[in-house]
This record gives sequence, structure tokens and C-alpha cells, in this order.
Amino acid sequence: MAKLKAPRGTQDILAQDARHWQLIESTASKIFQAAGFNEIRSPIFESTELFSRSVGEDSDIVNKEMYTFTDRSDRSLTLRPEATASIVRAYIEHALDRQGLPQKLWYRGPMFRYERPQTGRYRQFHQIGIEAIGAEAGQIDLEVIQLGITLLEQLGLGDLILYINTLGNQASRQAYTQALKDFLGSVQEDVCEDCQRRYEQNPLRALDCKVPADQEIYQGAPSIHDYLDDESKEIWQQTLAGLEKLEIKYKIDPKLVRGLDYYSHCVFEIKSTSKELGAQNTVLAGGRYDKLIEDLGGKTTPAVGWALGIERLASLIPAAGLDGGLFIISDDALAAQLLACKLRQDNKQELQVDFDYNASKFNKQLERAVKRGYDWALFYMSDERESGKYKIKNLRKSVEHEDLSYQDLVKILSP
RNA sequence: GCAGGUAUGGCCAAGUGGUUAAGGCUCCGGAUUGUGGUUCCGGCAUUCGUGGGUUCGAGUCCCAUUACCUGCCCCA
Repeated sequence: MAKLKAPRGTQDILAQDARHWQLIESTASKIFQAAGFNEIRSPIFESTELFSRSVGEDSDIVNKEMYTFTDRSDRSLTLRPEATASIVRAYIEHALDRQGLPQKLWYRGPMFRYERPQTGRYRQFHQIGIEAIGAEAGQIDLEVIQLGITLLEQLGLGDLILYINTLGNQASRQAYTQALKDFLGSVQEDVCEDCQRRYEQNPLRALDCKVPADQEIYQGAPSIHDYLDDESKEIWQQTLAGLEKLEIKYKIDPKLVRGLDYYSHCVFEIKSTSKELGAQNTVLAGGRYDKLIEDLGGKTTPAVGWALGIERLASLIPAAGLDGGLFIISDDALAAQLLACKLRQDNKQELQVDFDYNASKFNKQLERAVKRGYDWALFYMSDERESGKYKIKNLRKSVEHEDLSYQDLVKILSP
């Protein structure tokens, strides 16, 4: 009989990793709340149409990466490959604009893409993201980027680089796309097959091509920065000036474009230089999507946001030590259990209290307490049980307290 | 979807056609010390991802398949 395994591209998040996830999620939620962002939870599956309209009929995500299925009533549904479309759908559906603009929202949860798994790439992966809907270009972009940076910094991550670029407003982007297409058309013969395809499907992406020979050719490609109109230029300069003021380091990458169709103005990615992530080194990415809301049937509304990959982030967080706790050493597991329960009831600080369920040898229990990183060992052998006095030892500082009453014990444990 | 690599216990691994598949870590049990990671003893793979084949004989060779890894497409 074949062994049961988690499906391809999925994984179990076990204790150590789960701690990292908790840290990421709790840090994010605090930072977002402080910035006035509210959490929004949307369904994990949506009508397939939502994604074909938002992400783009021609995109790879829609064409070959969606988990699409038909339910018992013949509805075509899709496990969400990303969340922005859902958030915008909810925004329109519930007329959130009536609650005042901008709507500042954040989300977290699983996303699904049928891709070839690799390091930092899974079929079920998890994102945390923020969306600010209803703020004009330049009004909130800086805040949005700053929140991303702050989150990563608070998580203690180094080796990160912010890459930023602008695509300009619709007019600028269109003018540029045309110029780029003309250019790409003139070099069609010389570039790789992928780029020949991109000429039709997604000309902006050609600039990102990994083939060295192509990169050489694209040295001569027109730059978006020569096609920005005055408005776009001003907004762009403003954003950069803000980054300077906040002392956020960045690199302008004129070749940075986002894969999804609906972006305009500023786009950005934060990449890690760590080896952990291999080729999937983008930790956080986002940009402005002023056209998406109307594409999905809402009023024309500007918006900006980003998403980060929790798996990628978690793999960068340094291993954390255990955080204290008390281990009861006893030759009577039942007595130890009763004491543990009582301490948990009375301990408002939520100090971790545990014991050895097997009532192993004294030394073994002590060894376990030390190995597992507990701060305190409580000796609860027959002597102590009979006397009703408690004896604990701080395993980190080698300090002992003897002859403690239960009240004293609780007091010491909750400083 | 394309190209390449790898697969031996919970983890790290030795092993390159010949009897019972090293070793280390972890885990479990025991002995010794009633107070720090000690030392000693014992236990933990009828089996080498899975399925076929070659052979007197396969973890070792061949084929297929699956999973993982690396890169491409794309992307967090």
C-alpha cells in the first residue's frame, strides 16, 4: 500500500516553522493596525471569471496555473491564485467606498497555483498583503511601501533590497508600450523564442529576459522614463523624495515591471540576497493598479498594494530559541499533572507549564527540562509533596528557591 | 509545459553485483549519581522512493513511475 503523502507542492508546517509563521502574522497584524489597516477575509475560492477578468485572460496564471473545478451545480470555480481580485470584488460588492476613502485593508491566507514546485515555490502557498483602495497616485504609495519595509525590519531580516520603478499613468504606459513594441519588432529576428512570444503577449516583460544576448540587445531599448508625462513624472519624483526623507534605501530598476496587466505608476519588489531562496528571491512585491476596479465593474478608483510570501519570509527568519516556561520534575505523573493544571489556572502570565508524562528517572527529567529550554525546574518529588513546600530552580541562572508556599510560587513565576 | 540532478530508518549518512545493510544524532528503556547537557548498557530498516526487468545473486546494472532539488516559462 502506497504511503500517504501531502499532495505535491503542499507542505505541513511543523512546530518550529509554525512559530515563525505566528511571529510573522502577529507582527504584521500589529503594524497594519497601527497604520489604520483593517483585516479582510475573503473566500478561498471564487468564480473563475473573477480571475480571468482581473489577472488577465492571456496571463500564465489564468492559462496554466489555476486550480479550476466545476461544482455540483456546474459553476466554474477557482481556488484563488492571488487575493487582490477578491479584495476588489468584495470592495465593489459591499460598496465599501460608502464607508469613506481610502479603504485600507490587509489580508492573509493560502493561495493556489498549479506550478512546478521549487525552493520557495509551492502549489499552496501563503501570502500576507495590503491594499489601499481609493487613494490617488502619490497619496499613499509611500505609506504602503514603508509598511512593507517596516514589517521586514521588525522581523529582523537583513540582506534585503528594495527595487522600484514607475510605469506612469495610463497614457504614459500606453505610449511607452507602443514605443517598446516598435523596438522589439525591429529586433525580432535576434531575440529568443520567449521574447518573440512576449512581443505579442506582454512586451514589458521582455526587458526582464534572462538570456544574456537578449539583455545586450535591450540596452538599446527605449526607457519608460523617457515617456512619462508631466503628471507621472511629478508623482514619481514625489515618491522618491519621500523614500529619501524616510531614509529608506532603494534601487531604481527601469526594467522592473509586474507580471499582471493592471499595474500603473509605481511598482516595487523587495528581494533577498540570501541563498535560502534560490531563484525565488522576491519576498514582497506590489504596485499601483488604478485600472483594476473599473475592469471588475466598479467606479474608476485608484489603488495600490503589495503581497509577501510567508513561506519565503519564514525561511529567512533566524531560528528562535524557546521562550522560558516551567518543567515539573516528579516521580508521580498524576500529581505532576494536577499541579500543572492548577498552575495554569492561576497563572495569568500564560507561562508555559509542562511535566514528564512518563515520570522518568530524576536525572532524565532534569536533562529534558534543560534540553527543551525551560527557564524553571520545579522539584515535586515525594518529600516536597508531603511537606507541601515547593522548591524551584532557575535553570538559566542557577538560582534556587526552597520552602515556598503555593502563593510564593505563583508570585515568583509571574514577575 | 521544457531541461538537468538526486532518492538508504525521525534526521545526517557509509555502501559502486556476492553471506546477517557501517557509523553518528535524535528518540525509547535500563544502570549509576537526588540537582545541569555526564558515563555505561540495551532497543529502534526482513530492507535501500515505487513497480517491473537483467543476473546463480541487486541498495548497487537497465526500464518505467513518483517525489524532491536546480534552472527556464511565470511568479510571492
